[in-house]
Amino acid sequence: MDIFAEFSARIAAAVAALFDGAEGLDALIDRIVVEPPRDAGHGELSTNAAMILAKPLGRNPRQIAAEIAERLLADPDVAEAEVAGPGFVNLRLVPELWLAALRAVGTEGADYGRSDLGAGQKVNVEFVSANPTGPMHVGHTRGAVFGDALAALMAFCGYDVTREYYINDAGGQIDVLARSALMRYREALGETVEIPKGLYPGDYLVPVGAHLRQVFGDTLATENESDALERVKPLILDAMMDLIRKDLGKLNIHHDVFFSERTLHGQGGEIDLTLAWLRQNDMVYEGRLDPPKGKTPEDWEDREQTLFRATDYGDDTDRPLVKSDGSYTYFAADIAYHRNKVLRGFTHMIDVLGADHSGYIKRIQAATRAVSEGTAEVDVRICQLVRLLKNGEPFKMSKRSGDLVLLSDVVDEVGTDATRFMMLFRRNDASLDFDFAVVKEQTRDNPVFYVQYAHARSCSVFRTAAREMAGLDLTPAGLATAELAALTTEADYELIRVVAQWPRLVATAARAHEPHRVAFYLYDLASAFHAYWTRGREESDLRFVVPGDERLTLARLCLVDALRQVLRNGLAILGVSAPEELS
RNA sequence: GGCCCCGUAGCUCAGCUGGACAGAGCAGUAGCCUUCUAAGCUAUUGGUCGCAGGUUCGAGUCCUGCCGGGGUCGCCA
Repeated sequence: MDIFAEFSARIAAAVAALFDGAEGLDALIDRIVVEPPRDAGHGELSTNAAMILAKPLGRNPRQIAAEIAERLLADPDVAEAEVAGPGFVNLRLVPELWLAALRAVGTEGADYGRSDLGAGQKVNVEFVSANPTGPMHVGHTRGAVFGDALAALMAFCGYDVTREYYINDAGGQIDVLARSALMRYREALGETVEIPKGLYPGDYLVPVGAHLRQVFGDTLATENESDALERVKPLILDAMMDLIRKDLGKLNIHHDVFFSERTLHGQGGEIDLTLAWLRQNDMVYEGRLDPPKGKTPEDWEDREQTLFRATDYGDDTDRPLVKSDGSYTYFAADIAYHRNKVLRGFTHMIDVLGADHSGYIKRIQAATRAVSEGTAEVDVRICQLVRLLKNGEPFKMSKRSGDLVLLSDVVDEVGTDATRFMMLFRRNDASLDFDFAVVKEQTRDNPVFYVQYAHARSCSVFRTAAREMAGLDLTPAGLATAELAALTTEADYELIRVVAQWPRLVATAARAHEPHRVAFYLYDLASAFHAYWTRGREESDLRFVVPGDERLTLARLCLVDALRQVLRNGLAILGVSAPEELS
């Protein structure tokens, strides 16, 4: 049950009835917002309907507001409706309605907050897509967590979500990887080797070398290099993807589809087909490109090349599809890849990329528009950099792989929950400080702990109730019999109202593709609960467990249970556990 | 030089697809443990929302131009 959605509909109906026949009324109604006011003095729900209507109707907003308020007052669920400020209508609802919302949390359980916002539409969330040249490092972590949480958020809101990983296994760095692995192979044969500069020195390739020896014996050593490379590549790529999947597994991230870029290449492959299609639709031409303004690359060579008409679809310049050596650019493959997604039926796509790819956004959006003939859109979410700190000082960890801090090092150090939550406790488009010291603290400074503690504490209340009031039936069936009317204090209602905002909040977060909103909401919810809890220390009538008053206790436990349920549902979206007690 | 992101309290950041006097944590100050986990809570100090214009009944939020920080700029992926 979503009180805000419910009243959004009732207000829309009231407005439609009052101003029936007004020009463009439906569009105006779409712009009406029903929200919880920032200031509690402004009621429990607030709407700007009158201000939206004032100008088009050519009328005084406060007058319109008065008419809307009057009509809403006729609704038996509305206790108060008053006009305020420039023309807001502020509502208070009858307590029964809030209690009904509270009751609904108990019955909806893990589904509380779920919606059909997405109406089952297919959404493809492409994230991580790290080059398969070694284990994942911290730079990949944020995008990985963000993409996974966003996918969960969309799924919760009724989208049919596919989590997808685009394996960049076709570029030159794969040759470098394969040559690096062959060095380890020779090492496994007993040779003493020194990894030349420019190859990957990481010792994660040592077991790959040993594996190659197992599979191929010493036959690769005598073969010419390019033949050997082609033979070993599939094995090496499998090994790298296993590494990556293992790293992702540490964060509880599992993709539905791993899409190999290699499969797009080759004669008659999808890139060829896509290019042919683009040509057929006059989206490609042979032409020259101006060098970037103000900064001409030293090796700039003015040449005629194959260009995609990206400017026709919102990009700043047309984009090359073929390199000077005749092979396809990365972008050409990516067009084919996004066309592939369109052909698979995705009209909504989300690409999660690192900060260094922000210049790529317009290009990929242009390509998607072109290739889908305007029927599909891609939203590109950029994750900014993560700065690793310890006690506020820049921090470098022991490194097993070049200069990079590994994802697995971070997770081993602070745990999956802390890693995930911290990565989400920040807008994705702003850079993020990740302080190892703070994340391991069990204090209010650490939001991960703070929210998990609220959940543990809510469970603790139930343990206490079971101990002190053995006669109470604390099962869901027992809680369902509670007389919620026993809840009468403002403190109770403050908590109920926060819990009741969850469906609206989660829908808003999904629409905006912003999972961090869930994290911040959970922090606020935890804060409201901790505040209530502590008040009970001083005011015994504000305790959750009130020995001698079973009626009140059971009602309060419903409230705690609802709050606990929202914490669970929210944490589940973030992929963070909800422990019953803290060690 | 072009494009993208950021600029909100001393510090770290929210601000719900423009709304009512701009919020939280930390730091500072003053308090709260015989009582459901004080691993917490309460009160309080503190802001020209980078600057200047514009659109609007209404701008931290949208537009334009500057200033400052970061990223990126055919043949890397």
